[in-house]
Amino acid sequence: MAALPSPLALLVRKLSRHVPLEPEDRAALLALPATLRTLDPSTYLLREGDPPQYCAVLASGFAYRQKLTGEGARQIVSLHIPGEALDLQSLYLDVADHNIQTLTRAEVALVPRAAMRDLVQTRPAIAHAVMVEILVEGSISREWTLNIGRRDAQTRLAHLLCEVAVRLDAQGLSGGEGYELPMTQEQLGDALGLTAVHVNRTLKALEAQGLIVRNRRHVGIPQWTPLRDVGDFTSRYLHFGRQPS
Amino acid sequence: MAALPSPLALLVRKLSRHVPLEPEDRAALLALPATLRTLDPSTYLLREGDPPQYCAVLASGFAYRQKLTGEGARQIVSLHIPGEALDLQSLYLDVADHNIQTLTRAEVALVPRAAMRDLVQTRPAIAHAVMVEILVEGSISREWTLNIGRRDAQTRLAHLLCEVAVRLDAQGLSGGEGYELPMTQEQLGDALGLTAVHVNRTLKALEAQGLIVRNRRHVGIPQWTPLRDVGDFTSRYLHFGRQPS
DNA sequence: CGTTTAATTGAAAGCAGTCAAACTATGTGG
DNA sequence: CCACATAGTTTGACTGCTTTCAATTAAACG
Repeated sequence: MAALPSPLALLVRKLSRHVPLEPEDRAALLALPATLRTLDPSTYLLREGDPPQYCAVLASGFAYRQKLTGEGARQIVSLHIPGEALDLQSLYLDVADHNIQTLTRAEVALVPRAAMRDLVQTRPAIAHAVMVEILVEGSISREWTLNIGRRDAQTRLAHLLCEVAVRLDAQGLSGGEGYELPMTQEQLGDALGLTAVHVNRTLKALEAQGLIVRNRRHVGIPQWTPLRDVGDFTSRYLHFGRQPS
Repeated sequence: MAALPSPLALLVRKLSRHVPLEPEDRAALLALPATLRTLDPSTYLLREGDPPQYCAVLASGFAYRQKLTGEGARQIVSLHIPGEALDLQSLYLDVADHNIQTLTRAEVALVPRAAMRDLVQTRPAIAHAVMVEILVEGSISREWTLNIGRRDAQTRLAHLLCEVAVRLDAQGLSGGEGYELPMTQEQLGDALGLTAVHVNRTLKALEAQGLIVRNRRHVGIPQWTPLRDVGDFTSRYLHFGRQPS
């Protein structure tokens, strides 16, 4: 998972997928003041209760956002792949309501919150694109709620595997027959509202049915359709439909 | 649940809670072209797959947003009380990813999507306020994910009851010792990822512990602290700025 | 290599779901 | 005002998906 020339290039690509950006908009994005950092796995980028300082953009690696119950149970509330901005939601909120952590070793571009806000304020197209990005995140969050609230373990897990596959593919990061999912089974459980033990059993069940092929952390998907069906997956909620408006 | 003089007045109040609005901003909001409608319970305001036409603002009554699995199971992904805009998320997305329905008989002000977008484009303060509203909704969605994914039935239900209490209170709609929650137990289940039967048992359990007092659809909360503790509830995720009671 | 972390597997327990029936409101028509 | 219909609430008995607890195996790491 190597970084591209500019860590912000991926962001430009992602933003312009929904809203067409003029060359000036792209240039302005790429010109954002950014500090590049390489972070170890599990590094906190933001903690619940803290004021966000930066808007981090993932250049390589994975990250996730997470909340804890009073009893200490963890729920991962979103996953992030390279090219995604990690706390657009904090752009206009002064206190974080959740934690943001790297999943793997990751390269992030730290853009000062003020710089990002200025850019959004100056360039309507970018404002629009950021808004769409935030809304799509909201849509994904709703789908997760549905997934966790109303689907059984097998469907739930298959659904997540499908979502990651599609999102990686859209970012041009898919390796064809599958992908590297750098999550422990405990983390998968935390994302799905399941225990690690049950994730293990469910993964094996999916594998036994020939729906996936596992090799270390690599998830192979021999045939898309059966997995998609088992996972009750439809990509509408990802809002990939080309038109913005 | 009577409507206020202007159905948009509540929206102004809600938006200005997070971002100070100038008199001109308020006037512009109140001047939005709006069609007032009274809708029966369970009326659809938007269906998944359809292009949103209006941004509906709830003047009175309750509404919710909902998604269905392929097997037909329903998950309510958000609840809305008077004063809230029902599809800000659709403002910049062209296809709905979920359904929006009234919960009770409700009065809504239908604002054409274009008018709302124009207003947001022209008035930075309103854009800011709308953005914050959207972000807070995202935060609530994350908390719901946590609630459904990692809390047991009793905690989960108590948490929801707390959230509604606090939100109603913030909108000035609380009746002191409790409130009218016009949801069937089946709908509560759909919001919590539980079955109606189990909601019934859990409600009785909360009642048996003296945490709530039920009378029809009225939920009485004799003491806030015990219910809050059982529900593992903290209001940070609602981003009210200060601490409520 | 020894140590630590993650993945597996088995057995038992439990929370929530399912199925079914009875009961209670509310509403309608006669 | 009562008989009947409908929607929602309660309850009970039973099932079962997931969790828990524990122990073993495999992989990752310094």
